[in-house]
Amino acid sequence: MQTVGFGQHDHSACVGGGMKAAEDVCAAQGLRLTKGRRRVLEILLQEHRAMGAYDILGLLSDEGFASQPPVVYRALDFLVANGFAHKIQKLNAYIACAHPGDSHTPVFLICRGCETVAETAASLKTTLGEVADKIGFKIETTIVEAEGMCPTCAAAAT
Amino acid sequence: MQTVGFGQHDHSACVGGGMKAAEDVCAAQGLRLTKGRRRVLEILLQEHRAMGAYDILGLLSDEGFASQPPVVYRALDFLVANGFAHKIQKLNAYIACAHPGDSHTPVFLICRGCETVAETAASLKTTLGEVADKIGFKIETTIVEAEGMCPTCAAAAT
DNA sequence: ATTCGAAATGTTATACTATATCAAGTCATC
DNA sequence: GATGACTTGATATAGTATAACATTTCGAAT
Repeated sequence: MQTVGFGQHDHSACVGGGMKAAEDVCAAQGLRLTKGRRRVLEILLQEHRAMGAYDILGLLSDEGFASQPPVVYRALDFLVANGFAHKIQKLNAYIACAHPGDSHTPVFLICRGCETVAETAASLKTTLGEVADKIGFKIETTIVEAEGMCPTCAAAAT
Repeated sequence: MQTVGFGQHDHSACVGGGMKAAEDVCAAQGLRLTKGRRRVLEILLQEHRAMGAYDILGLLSDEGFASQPPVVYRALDFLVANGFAHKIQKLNAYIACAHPGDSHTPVFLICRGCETVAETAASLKTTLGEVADKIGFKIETTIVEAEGMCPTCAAAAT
């Protein structure tokens, strides 16, 4: 797995690959990659940056899609739920997944200067510091939030 | 350093200690812990849970403070900037710091069942998995976002 | 003790982000 | 072609956060 985000890469391959991966996953799992969902994913792949929901909505409505928020939020919900896109909590923004198809724990490095967001990965056995060092990213602040079940609730749910 | 959040603890000590720590830091650094800032921190320490800004604002205005959003956001900005409170991005909520005075990288474990938020800590050398295992928290999803400077912007800023 | 500048607060308005709800259409299957 | 699950259309509203500018307070230096 490779870190994506800073530096050059073959962007057309990146877009094509992302769409192909999503199509394959949907075909395999019986998910419907409908027109709106497909278009939102294309936009995120093409722009290759974290975009606000209303930025995307603006592009959609320019193209003749309806211009109500649910249009874009529904598509984003689908893409995020199925791992084709991620939400960047820090920015209230969305970005195409750089490793579609993989099951992974995404780690985002957000540059305060250019606002580029790099997606990389840390397993539970890899530290964030190692990941950042490897690509020369200088971390200033970090957000780490894990959602799950506490011991009490896990016991109660049995 | 101890994990705080799940299980019993001496809560009055926890409130008093939090206020004391904030007072000490402010005295040492010439920061002004004004009435509103102090009261917001007290509320967060007393409630001991992640609270929305408007929840806090409601309590403040019941007590005679002004009831405009900037009142609470300014206080929260101060508390967060100085490490007395943290924002839980996942919940758009704020919580008192459980380790005031320490310089630390907070790691939050958010229970999906009871919505309790535990603050613990992982150094850059400690993995999230180790932290969770230690207290029996079952992680389902994680958010890891680091903000800083990418190699390009760091070079340009020189 | 006065003045002066920086910091904090008061106040109004508005921007930005996201969801609830219910009606109508689409699609695959029986 | 009826059924049921899923998706979309459309309206309204909820929830989160900041901009901008006037006013006050505070502390330090005269």
